[in-house]
Amino acid sequence: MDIKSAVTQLSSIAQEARLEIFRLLVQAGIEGLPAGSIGEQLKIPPSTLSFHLKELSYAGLINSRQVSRFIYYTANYAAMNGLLAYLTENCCAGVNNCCPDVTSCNSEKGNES
Amino acid sequence: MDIKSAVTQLSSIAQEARLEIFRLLVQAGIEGLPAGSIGEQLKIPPSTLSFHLKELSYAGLINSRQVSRFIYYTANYAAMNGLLAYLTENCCAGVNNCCPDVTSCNSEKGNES
DNA sequence: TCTATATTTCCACAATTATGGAAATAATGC
DNA sequence: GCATTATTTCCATAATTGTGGAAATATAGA
Repeated sequence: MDIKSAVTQLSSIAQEARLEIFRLLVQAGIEGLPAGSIGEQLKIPPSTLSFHLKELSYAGLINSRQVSRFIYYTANYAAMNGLLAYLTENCCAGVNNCCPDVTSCNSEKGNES
Repeated sequence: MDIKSAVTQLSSIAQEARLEIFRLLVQAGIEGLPAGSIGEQLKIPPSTLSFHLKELSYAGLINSRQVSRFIYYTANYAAMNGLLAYLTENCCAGVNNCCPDVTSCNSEKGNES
């Protein structure tokens, strides 16, 4: 990953509404949530929501698929992993107390396809 | 960490000049670098640099100390660790392939005071 | 005190980002 | 085709962020 991609991805979650959307999608798992459901839960009007979803999609942190009239959005775990890896490698390089605690990971709950 | 702090910290590194500054300071280690040296290496004019350093300081990702006429800036490793931990816990929770590879950490090079 | 150097503050301006109503587009069932 | 529902696009406007010259501030040494 280059620095411009990192900045694009960071920018996409450096906004409260979008970080909330992303968190919600992570919690929702691989099935994801339709746009309307996200907007309803987070109280975000349709056009504003669409704007934020586009930002996250452009950055590659979420994906979407159409199911009937609904468009389901899902967190792109691999992209988030890549961003965290970039920050860990490039911004913590060799500094042993500048790395995240990953004990909450690798549980039995992993559910990416 | 709450979501607002996370957004503030993410915003502070979601900008190319600032991410470069932060990376440079991480590489510089605990001694850090004086503002002038950062500006010289990254070709950033003084007032612009000062603006960006203030943003990073406000977010808590860097610290500063005065040494004679120089102000040395240092990366706040603990803060970066906290941010990565937040993202790992809140945005990857329980998803085992959504976690960073930390094998580059915990080397013998750890040098925080 | 005068001068040199380091950094910040002030300020104006430019650029980008965020918001949400209204209209448009798209998909489904009758 | 028409009505219904889901989502996006368009648009105007507001708010925030980024830039850098010039002046101000701060520190140090002669």
